[in-house]
Amino acid sequence: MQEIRYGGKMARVTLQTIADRLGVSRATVSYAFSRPDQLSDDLRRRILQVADELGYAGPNAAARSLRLGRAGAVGLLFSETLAYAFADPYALGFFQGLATAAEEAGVGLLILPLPRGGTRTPPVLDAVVDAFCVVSLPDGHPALAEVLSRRLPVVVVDEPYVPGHPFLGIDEPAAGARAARHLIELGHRRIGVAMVGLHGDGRTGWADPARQRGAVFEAMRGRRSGYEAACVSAGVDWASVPFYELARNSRAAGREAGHALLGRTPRPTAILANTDVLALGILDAAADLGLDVPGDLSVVGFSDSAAEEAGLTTIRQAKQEIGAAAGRLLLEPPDEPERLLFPHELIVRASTAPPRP
Amino acid sequence: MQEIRYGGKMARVTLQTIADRLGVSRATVSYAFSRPDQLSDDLRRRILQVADELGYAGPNAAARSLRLGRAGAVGLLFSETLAYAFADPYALGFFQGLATAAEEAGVGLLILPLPRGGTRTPPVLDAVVDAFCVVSLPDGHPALAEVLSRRLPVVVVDEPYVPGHPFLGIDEPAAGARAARHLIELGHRRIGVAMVGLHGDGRTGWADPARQRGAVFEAMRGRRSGYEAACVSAGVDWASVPFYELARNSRAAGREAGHALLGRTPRPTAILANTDVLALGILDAAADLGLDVPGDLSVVGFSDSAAEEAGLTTIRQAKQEIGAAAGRLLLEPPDEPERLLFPHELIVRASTAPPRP
DNA sequence: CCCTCCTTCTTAATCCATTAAGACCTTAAT
DNA sequence: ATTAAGGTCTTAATGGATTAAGAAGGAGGG
Repeated sequence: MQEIRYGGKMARVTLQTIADRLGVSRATVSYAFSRPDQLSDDLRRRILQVADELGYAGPNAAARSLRLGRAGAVGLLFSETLAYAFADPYALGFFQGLATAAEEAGVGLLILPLPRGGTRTPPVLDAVVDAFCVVSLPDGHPALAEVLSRRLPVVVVDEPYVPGHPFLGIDEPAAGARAARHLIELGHRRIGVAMVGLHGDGRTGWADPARQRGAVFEAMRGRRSGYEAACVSAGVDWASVPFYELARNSRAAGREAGHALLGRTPRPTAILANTDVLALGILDAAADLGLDVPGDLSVVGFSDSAAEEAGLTTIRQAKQEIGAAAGRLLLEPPDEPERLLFPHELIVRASTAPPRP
Repeated sequence: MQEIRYGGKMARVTLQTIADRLGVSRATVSYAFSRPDQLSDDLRRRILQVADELGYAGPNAAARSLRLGRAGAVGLLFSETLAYAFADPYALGFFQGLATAAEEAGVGLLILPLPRGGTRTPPVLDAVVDAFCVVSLPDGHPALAEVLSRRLPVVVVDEPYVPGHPFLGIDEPAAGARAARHLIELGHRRIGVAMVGLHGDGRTGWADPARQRGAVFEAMRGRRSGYEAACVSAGVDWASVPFYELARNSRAAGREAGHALLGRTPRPTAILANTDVLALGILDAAADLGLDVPGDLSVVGFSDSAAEEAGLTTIRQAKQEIGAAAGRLLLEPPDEPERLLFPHELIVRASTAPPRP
């Protein structure tokens, strides 16, 4: 807690300073701020006036938090940089839900930077919060261990599932399968896949099944296994399904994946993308190549976060509701931690159709 | 700070608990966590092991913050609900910049709910932070007084200007005038104005000059006065300029304003909107009416936050840089508070042209 | 053997506030 | 006059940790 000094040096003003000035006890001064009814109006007025004269900054927040055992804030830990998070429609939807819940409860939302080598202090260990919300952390991320070591209520969203703590997300394998089955049912058999967020190593390019299954992000692993299961049960050989992995979730990345996938022979008649943003990039690539969507190519996105205007078929998940539910669980931790799977829904729009005969 | 109880009751574990268990002093245990070099390896190992066995949650964050006089977080106060902020492109750009600066410094960003009647605890007074960033608060908002009472470093962005504290924003009157002058220079004289964020009273509809000047948001007041100054100096009678005020910054609101303004006789040949989102709505309204933009109608937005794809002429302001600069000032408060006005720039796109003869 | 220097740990002050319970005084009722 | 009841303020315990300075013990040098 830094202090502003006006001109010369100035000892910090505390309740005691004021008490000494007036010859009353510290408790009395405290009551003047927190329990007006415990004091005579006259004394209270004098106390507040002296406080003002001395430049008292009000009861110290850290001291109150220590004494009261309450922080009035919940911590949020997100896998990506915030610059990224604030640009990702899915994350924003979730934040909206969470922030609204926090707002209604009158508690703050402390957005924490991921612990990094260079930082002077470990943000998670020093966070003055009543609970943590962990969103989309890869398997084995050290920040998760730090969070758990604090022994505060923890809610995990999307990944990774931590036994003993509430979990919120969707049934990823089922949702992935739903997306893939949609293409299968339309008659597609030459399907390509573009996925972002499998590994944290920044690789972009073709990924074989072994690498696919080794993804460190649990939710994406599940989503992919849903893709695979639906394909396999339709008789598609998964090993032959071209699978392009991206490091960044951007339209440009999607376009790159689109060019890679559409450059294959035989050309896929449909592409599964694990985010809407990626799917939009794939539509760009299709446009580059003069392909008609959905005539020559069907595309399915994920999340329904940026899909509507583009007429993209996608899986809708209740971002805001998940955020709001996370907020509620943080504020009133349940006795029995539950694994809550929210509904998802296939939204069919104009980007998918049967393949041309 | 809530505590998780596994099964039965369990006294809270503190440094002292561990110290007692091992027959060492509390200080020793503290060193085991914060200064490994002060202890023999053997004792340190034993301490950490006992800590683990007892389920110690690590040094209490509030207590550390109190003792160290450092919170490791900066508070952010924003005029709108967060659900709104997370949907507003301008706010998001600013957040990105701020969050990135915070992230690089390894400090948290505590997003505070605005104090409301119903809340149990005053969020601003209880916020454990080292500094506050206040963004776009209306004149006389009580939260600002609370922030100032904390006597921590404060940085204000956009509004309101608080003497003695750093201020970041743009030269609003100049930027407003630049936008209006663009239309004037193209030859427009029948200009309409649509503005959001003047008052906090939720009113939508025509606003006369008195109400315009009574706006409680300083930045918007300045922007508007720039509009007026440019018009007046071109000989346009401001009292006759139709001025439509909106309560919400949304595309739908813009459309409403567009219909209101374009329904006037004589119809304006150009409209100034004080946000891009509003401007997009006005384009919608023009499309509804079958008007050609920019043939029948020119539209100028503001902020360059959602303008590019739509080909909207707008004033660009460096959202992210302002956010990043705010972050730096929060982390290293300057001796002399400065009023920093960032550059703005007119970006001419396809939504403006000379009026038809 | 004595002195010095380390290493390792302890002492004790400090950070700032909250609040139950008790003390004291005044007023009102019986 | 006596007692009860309020009103107003104080006492003292409490929340959990950090760190400068001091003490005790062992190792090395002369």
